[in-house]
Amino acid sequence: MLEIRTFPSNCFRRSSSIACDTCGARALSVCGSVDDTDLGRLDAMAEHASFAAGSVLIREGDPARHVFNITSGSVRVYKLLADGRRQITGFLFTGDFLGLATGDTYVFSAEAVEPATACRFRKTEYRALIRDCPTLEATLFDRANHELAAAQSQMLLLGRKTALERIATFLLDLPSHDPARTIPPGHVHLPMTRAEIADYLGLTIETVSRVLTRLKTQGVIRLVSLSELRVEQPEVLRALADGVG
Amino acid sequence: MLEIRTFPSNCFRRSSSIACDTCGARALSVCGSVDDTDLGRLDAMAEHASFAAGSVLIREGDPARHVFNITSGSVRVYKLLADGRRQITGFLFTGDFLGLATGDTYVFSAEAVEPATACRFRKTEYRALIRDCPTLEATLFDRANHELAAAQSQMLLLGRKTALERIATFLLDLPSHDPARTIPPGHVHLPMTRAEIADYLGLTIETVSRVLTRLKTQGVIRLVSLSELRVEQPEVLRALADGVG
DNA sequence: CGAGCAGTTGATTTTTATCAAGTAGCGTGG
DNA sequence: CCACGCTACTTGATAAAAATCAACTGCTCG
Repeated sequence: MLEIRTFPSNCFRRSSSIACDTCGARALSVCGSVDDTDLGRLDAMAEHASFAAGSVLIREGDPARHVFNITSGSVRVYKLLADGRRQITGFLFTGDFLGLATGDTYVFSAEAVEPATACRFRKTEYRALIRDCPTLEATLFDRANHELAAAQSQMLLLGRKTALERIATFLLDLPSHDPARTIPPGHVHLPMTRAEIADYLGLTIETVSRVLTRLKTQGVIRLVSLSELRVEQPEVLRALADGVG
Repeated sequence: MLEIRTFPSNCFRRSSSIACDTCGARALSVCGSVDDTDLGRLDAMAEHASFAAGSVLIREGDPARHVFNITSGSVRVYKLLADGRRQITGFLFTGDFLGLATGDTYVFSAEAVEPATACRFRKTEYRALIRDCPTLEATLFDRANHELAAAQSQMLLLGRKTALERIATFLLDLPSHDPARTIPPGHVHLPMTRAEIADYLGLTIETVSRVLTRLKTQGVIRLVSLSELRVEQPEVLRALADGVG
């Protein structure tokens, strides 16, 4: 049983999905044009797992035996220092792959932000399929390069932007992670806590809170609830994000 | 004429190279086991260019028409903010590829740090070859994932490490970028200026200078010259880098 | 109803940036 | 060969940004 979800052609997160015969959940969600037969083969060798909010998919330092494909929910990827300082390096959503990096052990951790489901493959099997299926490899390669570009932008943010510029950038980037584009423009949903935002932007929760308050006071944004906000002056926010403020 | 350079098997930068018939310079330098025939085909469609120190290979915002392969020297990749703040996202060396990210325009700039040579391909031709040569694509994909892991480590550094921890990490990581491993252990060569180190680590030149002085005073390192230093206490430096200091 | 957690706000400290003088190395030209 | 000037680097004083410490608010869920 095949389900193809179609998004606007300019949308990177366009994906083909197939539903799992055993559990019923969507089993695979791959960006780009991947052959249905290949998707099926990949799906056949996958384990399908559900993760409660906060549960661990990958622990840094563990033997890297599996590759994951997120089929629903969202996942945070992060690294820790010995004393507990955390840097969240990214959030993953439906369709994203996890654990592709080569090496014996994982070099990052990953946890479900909200309840999530994922397919899990043995790395050896995954490698065999990758070799047989050039389309899939091309798609994944393409995506890795996208992620690399995103990582560079994040390095610019972490290394050179002020707290205000970081928050502004974050608020503008967030909606683009919404896979279904269901949220009306100008409306931003914050599925993560202040602590997660802080650990993603290299700030403290207090600074995040203060900057949001400042933006609210200046009328640039309006806080509908703790996790919902509306951008009232997008052009001002854009200027702030680019350091032109 | 084929030249294979062999490095220890645990070395990621192991590469196959072929020399250019016309200019004599090494034309292609690719990590991993890539078929010689494929290398030859790739080389045949390349332009071979030399770059003086400081000259621009890629300017952010320009149409992304080419892919580069560095064949000698070193290159800095960076992003700028409107007011001139710069974040260097990485240094590239012999064998590294540049400009693989999809999209109409380059999303970063690249300049030669020291005199460098590179092969340049039209993206369209490059894409065609990539499709024909699975080994090359696998190699590039593998490397992209390595870079992604490196980018995550750099995000941890930029977002959560102190100035001292950043410098310590930098000094420990630098030798691994030496493709030929010619430098004796404990000896670190700094081919870049303090300004470049600062822009790579998200600091100012003054802070870089002060931290180096501090490490020198404490006897952890010894400055042989401005661009040469010796690590006297590697285990102390490692502890500092990991935030265990 | 109240405990507990997430978030906000305020006071203070710390870190690093900024501003401002130097000093050292190095290539050029007298 | 040495003086000059340039640039990179270092060092010091001060300022700014964000972290830390601390108190308080408000919400959610037993």
